[in-house]
Amino acid sequence: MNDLQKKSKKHYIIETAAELFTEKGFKASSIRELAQRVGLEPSSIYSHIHSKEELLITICTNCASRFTEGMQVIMSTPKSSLEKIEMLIGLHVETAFDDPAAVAVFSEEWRHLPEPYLTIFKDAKKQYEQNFRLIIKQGMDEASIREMDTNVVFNTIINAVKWPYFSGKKYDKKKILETIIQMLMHGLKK
Amino acid sequence: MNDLQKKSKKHYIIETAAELFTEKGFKASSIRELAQRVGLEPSSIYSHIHSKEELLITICTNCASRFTEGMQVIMSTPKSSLEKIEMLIGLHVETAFDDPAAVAVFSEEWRHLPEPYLTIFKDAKKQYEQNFRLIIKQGMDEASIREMDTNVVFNTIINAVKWPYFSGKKYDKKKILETIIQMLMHGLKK
DNA sequence: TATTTGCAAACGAACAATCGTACGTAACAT
DNA sequence: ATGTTACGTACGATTGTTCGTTTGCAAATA
Repeated sequence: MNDLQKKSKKHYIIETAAELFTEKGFKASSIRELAQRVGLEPSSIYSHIHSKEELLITICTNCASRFTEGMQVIMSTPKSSLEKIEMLIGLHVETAFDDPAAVAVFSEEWRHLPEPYLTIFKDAKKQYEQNFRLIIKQGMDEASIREMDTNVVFNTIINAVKWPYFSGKKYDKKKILETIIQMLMHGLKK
Repeated sequence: MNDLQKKSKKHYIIETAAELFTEKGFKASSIRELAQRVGLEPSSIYSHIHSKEELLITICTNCASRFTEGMQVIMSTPKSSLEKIEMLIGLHVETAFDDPAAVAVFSEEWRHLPEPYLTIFKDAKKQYEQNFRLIIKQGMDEASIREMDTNVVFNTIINAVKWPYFSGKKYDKKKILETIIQMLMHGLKK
């Protein structure tokens, strides 16, 4: 088995783990069931990974990087706050569509991360949220965004944008993105 | 110990369980830790409950009833679809504020319900969602709601309204409710 | 080409820890 | 005195993981 195949087998285990963790949650997912899904005996899994927690760390860290990097790009782009928020919504929707299982685990299971990864994760999350709120605040200062409680606006957006990962990808990404943006920008009322 | 106190002790155990399940998740919460939090030995818990799963069933069922009943009231009220949606948003925000731990468990841990409760829960959930979507659809037919994909609108609202339970109750319920409604009705754009 | 070497991958078995929970008994309240 | 509440102990099941060994395949040697 050459390097490429070796790499892709570990990757396959991680992918399968993400799906399993999504279905049952991290704590309710056993190495034995993971092994069964990838077609190995439980002990053989450990020829590829060091621990069950390593799987969670890998999944969460990869996903976190994606969001953090996306935020950096968006922050340093010379656009209006409103356009930046649209880009952020796009970042969330696209990430959720590309790898729904990973985003689901990242969103729901991060609390099971072992230290020091848990602390690192929480710090990154806090940083991300602060950046997000800053953009919202700037939009209000520019008077392009209605004056509302920043925190409520932030939480509403971040959760409104959170669902595509558990609704199956039976929908069209572009259409969903457009609708969510329309919804959040102009609201329900005609 | 009289009937009232007896009842309130079981209730206290359930409340504590809801908090514990919220913090760690159902699977990662042990009876031993629950016992410690309520000031009992592990085995003593079983003088009040039949099983760990019973706690989850109780929490989820109570919460589900509250939403189902709220939906019934709102559906049979002679108001516009837009007003009904505002009432639904109110139902979610108020429930989340009144008992954040229970709502958190209800929202995140229901998949660990044992059968037949799991099936019953999923059916009730589906029914609730269908009713919600119907109200949205009616609003579009009445032309008071912008024509958009019903499912996207539904998911956006239901998740936008889901967060107050994990943000601590450090905020003013009324103010949050008003802001969320403003946000969802009129959007970000000024 | 034929044979040996070496290493990663897979395995079966078992261990220690933790889990939910049952059981028999003691303390307590009415 | 009777029934409820609390307890200590322990059992059986499941968990993540380790260990020593075997298998399979590729590179090196003959």
